[in-house]
Amino acid sequence: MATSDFQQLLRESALRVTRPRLAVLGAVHSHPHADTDAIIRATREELPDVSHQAVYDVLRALTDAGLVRRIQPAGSVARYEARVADNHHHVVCRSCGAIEDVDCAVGAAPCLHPSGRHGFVVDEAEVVYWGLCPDCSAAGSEPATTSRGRA
Amino acid sequence: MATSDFQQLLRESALRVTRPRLAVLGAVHSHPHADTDAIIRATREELPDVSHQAVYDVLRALTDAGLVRRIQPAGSVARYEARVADNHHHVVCRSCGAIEDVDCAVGAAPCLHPSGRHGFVVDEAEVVYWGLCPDCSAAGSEPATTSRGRA
DNA sequence: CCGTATTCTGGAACGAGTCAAGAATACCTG
DNA sequence: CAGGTATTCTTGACTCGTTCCAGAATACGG
Repeated sequence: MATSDFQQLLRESALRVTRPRLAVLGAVHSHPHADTDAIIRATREELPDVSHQAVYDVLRALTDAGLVRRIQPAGSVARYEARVADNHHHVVCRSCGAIEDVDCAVGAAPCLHPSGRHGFVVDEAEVVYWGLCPDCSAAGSEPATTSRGRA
Repeated sequence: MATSDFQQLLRESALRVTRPRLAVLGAVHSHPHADTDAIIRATREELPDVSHQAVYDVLRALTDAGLVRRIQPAGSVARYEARVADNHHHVVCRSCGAIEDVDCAVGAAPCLHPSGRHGFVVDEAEVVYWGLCPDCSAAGSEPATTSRGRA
């Protein structure tokens, strides 16, 4: 995706087009499921002097605008992805924290009938599959080198 | 549930029976979905001098033993509940953070066929429904008094 | 090109949770 | 029932992701 596309995305969401925003948007698009720190580093490859605060602000703005999605499996720091509004879910590795996309198992719309439960007005069903990624699974119960644990 | 029941639960899990553990177990049973701070306070009603560290340690031990379940919706601190091994899920209020139990929508076992995805060995499917609780829903978009937001 | 509202910089602050060392305690054994 | 030992609890410092703040820089409508 080109810079001009990102510019358009921003404008369509009534967001000002700034260099930090373009850089962060690019970073999120090229690093799916990256955590904030990784995004800061990726952003700085393009724009060496962005402050971490700017990245936090931008991620919040982009999330609020729906241009990126924030995901945060239990025990993990915040992560961001660019796939939005297509109702997919995630598998998370208990051992190394790796995340992969999983398309909705049951159908298009929210996978489970989410309405009228206990009087709650439900607008989204989020599914997280927990398990072991191929690497950690192959490594048996040996601690993975990338180990992060779950809690 | 009585103290003697908790004692037995601990012994069955090969955990030593200590006053802090009994107190924390009691607190979790009587305060479903409470966060750590609330559990510390509840525990101190029975055992005024427990350290927060002891509560953290105990909660970890109980979680590892499967006597309590740790839940942590995105943007929330860790919460604990005593209902375990019955495959239920949760509705979370985006406005005030309230959590309610929801029994599995599709059947007994993990709601969605969680196996062989991308080579991951999946052992659990966790579902979180996001929306507004009756109170916040009724209050329209006015900020709830208990407001916690989501991020 | 100017003015103004928004965004970014730099640095301090916050809070949930963890680490570490020593004191207390549960519980196995004889 | 006492002794020994491994586990657990206390105390207090500390980490790390994230947020708050005030002032400087900037985008962009007019």
